[in-house]
Amino acid sequence: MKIGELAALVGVSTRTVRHYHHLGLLPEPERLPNGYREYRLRDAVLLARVRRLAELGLALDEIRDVLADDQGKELREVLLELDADLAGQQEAIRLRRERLAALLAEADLHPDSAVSPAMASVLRGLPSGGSKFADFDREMLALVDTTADPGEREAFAELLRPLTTPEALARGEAIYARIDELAEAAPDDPRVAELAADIADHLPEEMKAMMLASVDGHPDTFNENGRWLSEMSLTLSPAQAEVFHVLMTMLKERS
Amino acid sequence: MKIGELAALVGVSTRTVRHYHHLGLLPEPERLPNGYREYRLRDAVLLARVRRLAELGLALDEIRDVLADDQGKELREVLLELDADLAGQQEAIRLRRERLAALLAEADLHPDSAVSPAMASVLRGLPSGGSKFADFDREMLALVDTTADPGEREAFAELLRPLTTPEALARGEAIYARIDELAEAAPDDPRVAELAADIADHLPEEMKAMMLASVDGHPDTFNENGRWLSEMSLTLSPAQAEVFHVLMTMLKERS
DNA sequence: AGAAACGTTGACGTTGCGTGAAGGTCAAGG
DNA sequence: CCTTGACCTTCACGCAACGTCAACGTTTCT
Repeated sequence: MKIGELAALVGVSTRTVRHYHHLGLLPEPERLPNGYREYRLRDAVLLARVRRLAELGLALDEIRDVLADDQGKELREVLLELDADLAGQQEAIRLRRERLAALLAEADLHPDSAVSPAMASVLRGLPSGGSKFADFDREMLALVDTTADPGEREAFAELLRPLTTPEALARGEAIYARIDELAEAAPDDPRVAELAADIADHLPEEMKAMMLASVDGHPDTFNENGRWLSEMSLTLSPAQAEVFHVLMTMLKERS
Repeated sequence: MKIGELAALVGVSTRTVRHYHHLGLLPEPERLPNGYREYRLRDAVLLARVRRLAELGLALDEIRDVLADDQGKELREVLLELDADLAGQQEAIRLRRERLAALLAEADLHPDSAVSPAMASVLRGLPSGGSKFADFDREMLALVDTTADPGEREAFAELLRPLTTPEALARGEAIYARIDELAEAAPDDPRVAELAADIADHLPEEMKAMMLASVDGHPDTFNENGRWLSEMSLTLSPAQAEVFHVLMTMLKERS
């Protein structure tokens, strides 16, 4: 029979059959005088076997290996491996659907915000407007919120909650102002260490612990000198970045 | 920050970042005098949002559409659609694993055969050797066995079981011999109709029903004239193919 | 100063075919 | 005889989401 007939018989396209020839999955049959491929029933059986394996999800070159190894042990190995792979995929899809459901629920409650509702509520209680550094800080928090797992996000926002009390807000505004003042200062300005110490004194304990943990957990976000990545973002001046360097060093020493 | 820093911060490759620029998922930032891209924290936030959607399985151009539509209704639609798609995938994988398990169990019992155990057992009881047509018939049965669903295969083999009794075997050998004799005959040879009638008389009822059903169910395997695909396979002579044409016509008339 | 490690753009490789393009072959019908 | 339409042939691009050179300039460390 000709290629179209073979293809219709097994239920694939002629392109697929030729593709399998090209990959060596199916032997090239004899040719008729006009150059057409001339298939026998054996070829249909072979092609059907290839299709069965392919529909199970085996890659075509795996199928070639299996068929070349002339049925026996190799097939079992590959099938078991494939099954494990599929099990993994099932898990991955389950996880994705879970996250998707969470994201959908969240979108229902809060359809127009880029951050989680919890973080949005915290941001409303933090200083804003006027201070350049306040804007920077809000962006940082938004970034962490966006990259965190859905489960982590709420806990993280709650950690920041103490900073939203009226007194903390006032202190926060003062500190932001002092950071802004350092925009043009040199890294060894005496106000740097002073400010770092004041911040360290007023941070809730849980936040200090979290900041230290994040340094250990994600070394990528800090360079070798322990300098905060914000230094890289060109948003902060060297003196401002130095405040955080000193602050982190203090926290490490006290812990 | 520079592209490598941004990439490390969000946890992707620099190639990915540039790819997103190319697709318009992430705006191109300002350039430094040396041509390097200069990123701000906003870009990290944006990139992280893109990644979250991508990890959920959204296609990149869908993400672009969603982000362009400036969060609102569109997002929900796409997410719901995606969820439905994932549910479908879960089902598909579950099915594949089921078939795989069946195939593995089968391979355990019968590790070196190309056909199912049931069909192998039937083939052992059918005529073989000597007759060209016997070989052809065995190949046809193997083909059907290979292409059928695992559930169908056993039932199909059982349908053939009556042909494996010693008496049926003897009749079968005689019939094969008479078909072989027609190799050089003309399609209107009187032996054709005679042989078809004999076959029709001796076939079990269930097999006749099945043959008729397969004609209805898979019209592709027959051409417009109702001629058996074997005519196409070049294995049979015109007279031999005619036997089956007449046989099928008889079966249709009697039903 | 030279090497290592970045950055730039450009382009090909991957998977499993779909889908032409450009042309040859074959059976049927006017 | 010529056309039409349905086959066949090989060649080769297209898809998704990047990975991976290539060829070259820049920055940074030693």
